[in-house]
Amino acid sequence: MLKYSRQRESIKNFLADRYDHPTAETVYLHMREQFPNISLGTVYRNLNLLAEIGEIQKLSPGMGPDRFDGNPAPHYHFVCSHCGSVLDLKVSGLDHINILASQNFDGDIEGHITYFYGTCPSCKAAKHSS
Amino acid sequence: MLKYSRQRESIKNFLADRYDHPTAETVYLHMREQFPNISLGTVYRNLNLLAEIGEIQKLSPGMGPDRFDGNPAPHYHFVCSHCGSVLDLKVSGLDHINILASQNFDGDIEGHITYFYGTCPSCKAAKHSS
DNA sequence: CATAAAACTAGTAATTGTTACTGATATTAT
DNA sequence: ATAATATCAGTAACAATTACTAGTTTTATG
Repeated sequence: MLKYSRQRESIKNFLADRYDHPTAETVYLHMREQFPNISLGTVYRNLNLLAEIGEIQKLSPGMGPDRFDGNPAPHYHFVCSHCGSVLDLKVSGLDHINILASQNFDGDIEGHITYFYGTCPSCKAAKHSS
Repeated sequence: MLKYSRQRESIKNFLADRYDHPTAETVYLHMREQFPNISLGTVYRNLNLLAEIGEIQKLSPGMGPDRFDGNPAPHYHFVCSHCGSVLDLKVSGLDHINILASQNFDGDIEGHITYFYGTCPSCKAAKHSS
């Protein structure tokens, strides 16, 4: 059974206010302002738990550590190859690709995860001015 | 400058014959049959090097360790949520999603990585017979 | 309200996956 | 041949994450 905990509540609220998809370490550092004695293990445990029950999302962009998204609704992510930042992307009309992938495949496809890569707006600007 | 090495050659050949996207650990274990003294570090170094020069592909499916694909040509992958196995997928007509994602985005999108998730044929069969 | 069961915590140790360092060996240009 | 250097095996270090333990909160129930 799932019991209430301030730490978990606070982690969830923290993520709900952020749109930069912080790492567990970043969450930990910020949680310590409110809970000076909070443990990194507690942060990891609750992040994974919240992800399992679908209240947040866990991202594995392939480069660097996992990141967490306070928005549980399905959407896409962009990963900057230069600075590593992760941004939300509004892409619609991609649901059909599951069906597309199901052709010629004998198993069941239940979903997909897509990361887009490239240069983020900020790195693009920095590039031009150099 | 890139010099020849039997170890690297052998790792590349090993991957070319496999279609199960083995982990570095698996590659290491098999390499030891041919090179009993090969080091895990050597395996990692060459896998990363081969991936950098585009002769193999490195996969980060999000669950478990990284995997490696001897086929450098772009294609898609399926990850079984039950057994964790990674399979090649033949999906065509997905190039346009980069353009789709570029709408409403100020940066440059240069590519994407998509992993499809679900139940693999083997797990699907096992499920029905239980 | 009291209390007991169970989920939760902080703190720490252990594990896993990967990379870096070392001195020795293999490969290649001359 | 030989000199330069990429690679090697072996091992240590590292980063990210998970597991363990004893004690603390939370909540269901009397």
